[in-house]
Amino acid sequence: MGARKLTKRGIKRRAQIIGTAFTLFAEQGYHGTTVGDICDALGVGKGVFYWYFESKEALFKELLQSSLFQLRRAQHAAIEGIEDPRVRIECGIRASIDFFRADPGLLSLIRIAARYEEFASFVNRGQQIIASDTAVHLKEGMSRGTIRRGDPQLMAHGILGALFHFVEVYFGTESESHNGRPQLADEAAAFCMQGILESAPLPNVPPRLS
Amino acid sequence: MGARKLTKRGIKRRAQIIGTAFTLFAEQGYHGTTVGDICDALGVGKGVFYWYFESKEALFKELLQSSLFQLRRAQHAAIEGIEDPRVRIECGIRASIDFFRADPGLLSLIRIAARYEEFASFVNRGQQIIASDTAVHLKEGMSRGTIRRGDPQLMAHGILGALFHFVEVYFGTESESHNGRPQLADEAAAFCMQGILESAPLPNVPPRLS
Amino acid sequence: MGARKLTKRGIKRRAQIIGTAFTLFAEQGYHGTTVGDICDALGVGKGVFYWYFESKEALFKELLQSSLFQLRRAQHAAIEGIEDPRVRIECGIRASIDFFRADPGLLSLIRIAARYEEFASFVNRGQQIIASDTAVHLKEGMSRGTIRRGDPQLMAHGILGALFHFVEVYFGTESESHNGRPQLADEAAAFCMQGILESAPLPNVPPRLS
Amino acid sequence: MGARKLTKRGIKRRAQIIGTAFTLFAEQGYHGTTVGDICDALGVGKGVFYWYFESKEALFKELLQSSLFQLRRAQHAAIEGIEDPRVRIECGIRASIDFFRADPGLLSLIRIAARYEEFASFVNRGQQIIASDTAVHLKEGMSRGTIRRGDPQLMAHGILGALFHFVEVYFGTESESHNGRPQLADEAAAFCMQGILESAPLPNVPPRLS
DNA sequence: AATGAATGAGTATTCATTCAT
DNA sequence: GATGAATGAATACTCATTCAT
Repeated sequence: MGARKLTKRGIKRRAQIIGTAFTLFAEQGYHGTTVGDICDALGVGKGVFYWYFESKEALFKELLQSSLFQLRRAQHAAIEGIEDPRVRIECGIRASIDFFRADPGLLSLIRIAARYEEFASFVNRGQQIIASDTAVHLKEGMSRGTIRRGDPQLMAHGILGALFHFVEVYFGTESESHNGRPQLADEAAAFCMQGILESAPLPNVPPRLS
Repeated sequence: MGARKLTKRGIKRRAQIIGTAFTLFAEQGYHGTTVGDICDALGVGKGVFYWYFESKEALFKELLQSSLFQLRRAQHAAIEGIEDPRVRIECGIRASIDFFRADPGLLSLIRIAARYEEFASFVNRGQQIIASDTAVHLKEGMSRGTIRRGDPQLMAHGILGALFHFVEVYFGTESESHNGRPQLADEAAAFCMQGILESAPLPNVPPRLS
Repeated sequence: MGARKLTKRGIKRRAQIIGTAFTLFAEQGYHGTTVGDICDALGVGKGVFYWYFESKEALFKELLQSSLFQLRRAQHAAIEGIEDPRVRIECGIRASIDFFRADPGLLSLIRIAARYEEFASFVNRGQQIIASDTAVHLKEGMSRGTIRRGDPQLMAHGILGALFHFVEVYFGTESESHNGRPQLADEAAAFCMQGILESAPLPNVPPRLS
Repeated sequence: MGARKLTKRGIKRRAQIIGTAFTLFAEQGYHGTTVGDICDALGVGKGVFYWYFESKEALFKELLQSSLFQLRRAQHAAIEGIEDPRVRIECGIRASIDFFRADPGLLSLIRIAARYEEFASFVNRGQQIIASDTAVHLKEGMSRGTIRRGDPQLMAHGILGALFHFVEVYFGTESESHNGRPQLADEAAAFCMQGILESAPLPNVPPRLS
């Protein structure tokens, strides 16, 4: 089934399924969307689904992978040709926020994926990759002395975590208006950038007793 | 069912169920853990479960609520009597990390809860509360001029997001060793604190074309 | 368990259970009322119920039997000393309607009993007895020539059926007001009495072809 | 699920399920018949049931509705073209008795439906409709002076009640022989018809003291 | 390619009844 | 007499997947 040869019509069908499934998953979640729902929405029999996809899980993974890939591509496009690693990172952050603002369904998908044990490791892997992308810039900044020294992967995860959380809280279904926070990108950038830049020392923290 | 009178034996049983359920939920997820699993693990009939809890969902919510409550309590305890709001925040961060390091099951539970539509709003509410706690200190720091001006709630969510993500990536079930990152607290604190402190300006970012 | 000796307190308890159960059964039906409901309503443990009654079914049968017995007693009382069998029958009809009007719970109980396979034969037996009571008067009327000749038991069932149906339709929970049909007794009596009295011939009915 | 397209095979299956369910419900009652029973009797998996019916309750309602509809149709067919309203009524009565004699399962079904709160209102509505059918003829007879004046709906319920009770007592599962009462129709007709015809006055009834 | 039909394991919940204390 | 705890069989319904046509 992996390498079925599809006719033109078949290619169209496959794309239809992907499109419908994307919408339904984003709206109703993974377990909330049944294979039957997808087929009903398309007005086709259930057999069709299994003609094009091995399983519901496989379809979802494909969707997820392509979403993460698109995100990564948007980030790459945004930083192309920029010299200063700090600026590269900030542009990546802003591009990510724009990405999710443009299609909140993509966020939904990732969030939903993270919700289920079956996909958690998948999402994790994706996040590691994106973090590694960022870590490269961090390392460069560190060696230039413009970014505070530290574990680059860890710092990258800090950025990622803050970023996703911002987006989730302010673009998620729970929140009132998806467009209401145009300055979100500025605030997120400021928060994350300060977190990694070379900077003044913190006040002393009393030692914990544990 | 609201206010059953429990004997000593009953109280013990209830606690047993809570303990067993906690472990199983943390290991196998919510849907992955059946009421039957819990009862089997205790060697009791299924009716017992429903003697003490209204439903599986009710039990899970109780577990979740108490976990969030414990987290908040740990944070409060850690910052009691500290004068400088910046220090209060940092101590809160460190206390949170210690909290999850001490019992990774608690993180599991919260993560799992966030995974399901049924509990998402519950977790969201909890996060808003914790963010609001932090926002208080941020506001104070802003008025003292030691913390950069900005939307306190938003900044608080930045901290929360980074924090949870750190913990998730480094203490989560996916990761190799739960104790392997003792310096995580330092790095997390550094990242988050810099993100909010008053500081030098960023380099100019070229305007996006969109 | 059949012949437990009860203390005064025990007798009171037993009566309490009967009273509460009567109300609950009448309101919520047989399967709709659990042993737990009854005990909760009394604020006692479930063990109590089984101290006084062998089973839920046994209690219900006891309730039912006593209701049917009361109905029969009311009928007997109403016709005592009346000479004309036609008048005896009519008085019985009126007394029955008054009986159910006075405590619609009794009707509920009988209706509910008839609803369940477990009690249907029980109710049937009760109805046969009541029908037989009536049949005696019918026979007497027939031999006096004041009541139309026919199968007395069958005619008695006609009366019974019409009577119960009237009461059910007009006093049942579905109906608007329990007191709204004071003339129901007159109409029911008229209908049933005419059905049995000696009378003019019917018009010819064309023979069915079947 | 509303409007599944069924193939020939599907139509056959659906009919099989209806037939089997009808028999089982009539024999074992509603709660006494499980979805599993029905599927087992057909040798199919449980999913099949839910492919054709939304729920057990929905199937039962369908069965019930169609039974009541058939009864009404039989009554209409029996009285078509008859001039005298009295004769129309009597023919309706005889047709009803024949109807239930022919398939006692239909009576079972209605009785069973009346047994459960879920369906009681359904059955009640059906009875009101049938009573209204009859009331039309009664009114006509009253205006012609051939039927005694009175509340037509109430009189119609009298007929209905007597009729159902006759049938129940003599065709019900409890009774010995279903064919043993061929003259039942005559007696029932006589009883009901006399109950409504214009006729001689009743003897005086002594006033009740209450 | 496509369809409708079939599968059947899987699960939360209820409740009459029993029992140890 | 009374209590709270425990039992466990029983049941409707879901849904990913397979299959005959």
